[in-house]
Amino acid sequence: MPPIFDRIYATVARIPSGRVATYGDIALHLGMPQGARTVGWAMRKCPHGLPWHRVINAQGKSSLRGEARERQYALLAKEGVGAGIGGRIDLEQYRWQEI
DNA sequence: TGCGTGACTTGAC
DNA sequence: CGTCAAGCCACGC
Repeated sequence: MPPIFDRIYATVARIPSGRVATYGDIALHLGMPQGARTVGWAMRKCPHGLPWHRVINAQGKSSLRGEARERQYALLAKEGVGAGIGGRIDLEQYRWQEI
């Protein structure tokens, strides 16, 4: 059984282009309904090659600050994921369903 | 072994 | 719809 970190990274790596997942979704998928913070904590490391930009919070917004935040929205926009008013992404439309 | 910390979440006001 | 507070998890020191 690999560390929780690896399982989180493996799940993030499976998120298809043009789709997004929330920290809570990933945590739930790994069997930790209340482990959203752990997912965020793990994402701090952000291993190279991981689609980190496809992970957002339950509010449909980026949890990053400063330039990293803008960078995330830019990458998502390039994949067709548009942010609405207030930089909010429509989870109903872009949420990764096959998780 | 114990405590602080963070890219969270949800329910009240 | 914005802000606040409390709950929850794993890791590092």
